[in-house]
Amino acid sequence: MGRPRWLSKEEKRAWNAFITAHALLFQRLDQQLKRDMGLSHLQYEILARLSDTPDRELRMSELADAVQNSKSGLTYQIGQLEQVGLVRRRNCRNDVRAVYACLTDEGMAQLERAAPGHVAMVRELFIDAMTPDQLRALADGLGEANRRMRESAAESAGASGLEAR
Amino acid sequence: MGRPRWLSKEEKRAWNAFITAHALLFQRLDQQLKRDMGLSHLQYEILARLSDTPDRELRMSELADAVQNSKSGLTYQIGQLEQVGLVRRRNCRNDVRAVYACLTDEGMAQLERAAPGHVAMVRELFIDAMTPDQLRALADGLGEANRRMRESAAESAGASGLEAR
DNA sequence: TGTGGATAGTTCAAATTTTAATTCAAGATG
DNA sequence: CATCTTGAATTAAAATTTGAACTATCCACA
Repeated sequence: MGRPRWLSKEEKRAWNAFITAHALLFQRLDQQLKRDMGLSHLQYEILARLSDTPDRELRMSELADAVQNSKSGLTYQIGQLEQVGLVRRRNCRNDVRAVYACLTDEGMAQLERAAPGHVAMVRELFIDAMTPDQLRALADGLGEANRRMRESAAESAGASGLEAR
Repeated sequence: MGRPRWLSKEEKRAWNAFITAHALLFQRLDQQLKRDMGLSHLQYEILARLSDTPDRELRMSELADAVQNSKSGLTYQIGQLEQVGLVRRRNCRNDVRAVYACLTDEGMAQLERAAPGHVAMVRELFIDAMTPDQLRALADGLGEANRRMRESAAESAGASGLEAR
């Protein structure tokens, strides 16, 4: 491992833009979802993931994985969503340990009310600010970064037997 | 306002890559900083911003702004950093209300120890996964998005007299 | 079989973040 | 000057997130 190279001007510009964009974007998106729908972005994501599924349900672990959240964090959020009737828990018949989180009709309805405004805002703030070329380059570049991170995570998990998150 | 347009496949791909990249990246970066240096990424950012300044100090508000954090959140974090001696508070002579957060020598030293590993990881996970073209496109595109968001935030603040955050 | 090691999910306490007041002082208004 | 509004920072309370136990299966295989 050689002497660490600092970031060049251009590299720093990209990294900064990335961090700032995320902060600014989620400041707005979170706030809008909360104000209009009483949902945090995480809750929205949970509902959205569930709705994308054939039976509108997922196991806790899968869901935690899908929304990139810790298991205990998900337990908490599902608890919240259950209290307000947007999600319901169901036990699995084959595996007593497993629990499914299921989107209720009410939850689906709420998601459908929330989605248009949310999507409009994503479009306005993110999509429309970039050219199609830039959008593609971003998807390709970050996609590759994601692939690498997933791969190296899988490796080290396999090597050490550790299971973080 | 017309019927809301859903995201196209390509748009969704970009948006997804963006969200996922941030989550994956910060999972790693946070963990590495915490493990190796006992710092959260926010704390690292605070130290870094302070170090970038001529006198290694900034007013609480400016700093909060710079690291995109709420004022009360910053109060908390500066409290933590102060306890471990990386930062020190100082009152302003002109304005009794104002407080400066100052990087201590110890803080600077800690930052200098932390930076190489952090930068190396940013490079490995983010920079090196993309081509220079992709990096430039990302910086340009997200830069434009940021410009717009800042502008529209400034507008609505001016118009309504509101001061969020 | 029955044991040891993964898995699934929850629980609890501690750390952090958020949100809504609160405290003081500066600046403007009249 | 008296008052009113704004600005800077903190405090207090509530909500959320983290991380380490803990409980209870499931599974492979000796």
